[in-house]
Amino acid sequence: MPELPEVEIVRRGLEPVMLGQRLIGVDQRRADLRFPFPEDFPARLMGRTIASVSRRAKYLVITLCDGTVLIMHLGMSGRFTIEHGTQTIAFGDYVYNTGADAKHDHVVFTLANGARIVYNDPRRFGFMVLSTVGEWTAHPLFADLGVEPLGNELSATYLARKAQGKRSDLKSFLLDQRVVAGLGNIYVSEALHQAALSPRRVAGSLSRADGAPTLRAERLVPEIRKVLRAAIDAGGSSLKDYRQTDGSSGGFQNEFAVYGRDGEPCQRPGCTGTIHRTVQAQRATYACGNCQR
DNA sequence: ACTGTACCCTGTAGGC
DNA sequence: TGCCTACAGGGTACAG
Repeated sequence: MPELPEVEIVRRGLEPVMLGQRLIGVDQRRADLRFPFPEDFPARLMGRTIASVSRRAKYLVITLCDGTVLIMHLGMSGRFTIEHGTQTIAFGDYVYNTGADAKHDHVVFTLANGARIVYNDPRRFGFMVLSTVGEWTAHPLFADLGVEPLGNELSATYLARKAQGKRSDLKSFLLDQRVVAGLGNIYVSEALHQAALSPRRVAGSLSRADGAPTLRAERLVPEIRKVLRAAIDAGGSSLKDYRQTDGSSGGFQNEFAVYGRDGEPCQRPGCTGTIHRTVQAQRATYACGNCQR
């Protein structure tokens, strides 16, 4: 599920509950997810107080007051559920069971305020890693990451420089986390449609021979930002049998212009084309063959 | 160095 | 009802 907007929504859900709280319980229920858990994972977290809950790309980055950094990735199907008193709020993936699903509850964090934060992940493509305040940005997971798409570093000039000489297609280029960190399969399709660029266009066409950005690159950057901001404002996207639990999250899927709309007419004003689903690099791509060039 | 493919895992939807 | 296949928002490991 989670691309940058969804992870950001999860972060915003966890932060007010976790910030300043001491971890009084870490229940790790299996040896591995996508990767093995770190050695002595619970013991290295227990008793510490949470100093910050932040995000980098699709990673949640939780800093503890002793300098430990807990890095979490939700993979395809990870979600967090906060159980606090009688209230239960879920953040993240709702593709699968929306009810009790203890079978895939892999980690339970208990806070001093009594809240229980349950990590559930049926496909187990998520993972958790430990690092330190001084070292985590140099961790192999982060060392080669590209720029944050909502930060100042993303520019047409940056994209053009990264794209120069690249012969792969534009969609694969944008999915590459070393280029723009946090984009995923949905929002790449959406941004390319908004920018009227074909996902099959060669990535190098964002760059002129001298490495300067083309007009396509100039057009693409603001559309990437816009679609991500709009998704965050809408509380992220949720597919399939999503049900709202806190009344405020997860409606952007209703605003997709192309994703999941195979066979539907293009919504671009004046365009008479049809959205088609194709496959690139084993992933579904949705685009209008008429207005995206 | 690049580019493309196979693969990790479970659950769900749809065809028969 | 069951069986089978294809597909799902993630990233990595390898082969060429």
